[in-house]
Amino acid sequence: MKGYTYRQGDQEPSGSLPMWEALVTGAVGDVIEFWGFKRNHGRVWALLYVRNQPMNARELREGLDLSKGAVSMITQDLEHWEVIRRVHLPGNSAWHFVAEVEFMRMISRVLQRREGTLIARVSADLDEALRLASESEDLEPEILDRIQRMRTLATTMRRALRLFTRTARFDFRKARGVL
Amino acid sequence: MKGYTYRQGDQEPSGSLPMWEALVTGAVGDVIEFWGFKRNHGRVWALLYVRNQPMNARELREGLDLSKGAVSMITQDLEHWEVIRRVHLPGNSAWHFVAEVEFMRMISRVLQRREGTLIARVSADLDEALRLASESEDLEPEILDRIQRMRTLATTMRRALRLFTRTARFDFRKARGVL
DNA sequence: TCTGTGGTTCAAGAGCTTTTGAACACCTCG
DNA sequence: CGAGGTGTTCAAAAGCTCTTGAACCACAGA
Repeated sequence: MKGYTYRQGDQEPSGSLPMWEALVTGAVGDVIEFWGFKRNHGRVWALLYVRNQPMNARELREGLDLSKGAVSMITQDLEHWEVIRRVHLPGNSAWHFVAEVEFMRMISRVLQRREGTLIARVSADLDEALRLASESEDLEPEILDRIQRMRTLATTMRRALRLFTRTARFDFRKARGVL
Repeated sequence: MKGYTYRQGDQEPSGSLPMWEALVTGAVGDVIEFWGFKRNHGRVWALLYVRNQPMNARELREGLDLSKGAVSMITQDLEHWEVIRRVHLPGNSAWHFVAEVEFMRMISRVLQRREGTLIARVSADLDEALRLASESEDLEPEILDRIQRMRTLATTMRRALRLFTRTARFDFRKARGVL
């Protein structure tokens, strides 16, 4: 009935995908996992992106060897991050998903939120430490310097991380234009 | 995906440290955990750094509430990454540790090694996928484009990440000079 | 030599995160 | 209405990473 029901004999790719799709989804899964997301977030997005046509939950489940529940939760996450969209195909009651092309949005968006709350807390703690330490007696001034040095490290991180996400997004957009 | 647990205001200091040292070590632990290291790597380095004097394994263990084995393994890691040094105090048989001030070295060094092997593998997989896909028939050219686009994403990541570590290191050095 | 201290290793266990799958809630069509 | 298909939820299971602590080695001092 549907395409892609075949299997390459000896190689055992994930689910029922042809080898090259398995390689693509696996590669993107590895990258996205490196950035602190779930591997399957990357795999689902990558399959939708490389297929370049709407897929429903069953197709995702069979292609990537996921459970019903996993597909539901992962697509919800991706939709929430706005890297996939849910569409309705005419004459078909099931939801279908399509990939947004702005992939770096997912990384930079979530990275910046995480980074924001982390740095706020770290800065507050270090300020408090500085306050408490300066009240205690017999303290080398060098030690206060060191706490302050770590304090600036936090803001440096924020700045550098922002630079990184901006650069990455810019480069991805540029790549799209070139290809 | 990693969870970033919000600490309650409670702030029970770890081990036997004064509050301000507990705050400092905890803060650095959080930052370092964000970067994919163990929280205790950051805590141990931070305590050595903020004390600004050699400490032996027992002091680290008591201060940070760690086991004998944990201190041994963590100090080995930190030594290997060259962010702490092992010294011998005269008239004392036990090893003592001191913190190197080049903290960003730890982050950038390990980050670059991890990133390097990851990107090499991802690039190879995507190249292979491209090769296999171009052999199959009835394939939209758009799909080959998309694989190539992901391929450039990998090299973009490498470049951006390198930029990030360089910037962060530079800024930390600058901060040291200022303070 | 024996004893105590310091340090390392690693199997077992603890603690977290992710995945599973059964139960349930909607639909739509006959 | 009931049957069949789709989608969601969440407690339980699986899977991973980190930590523990007992066993072990090495060495110094008595």
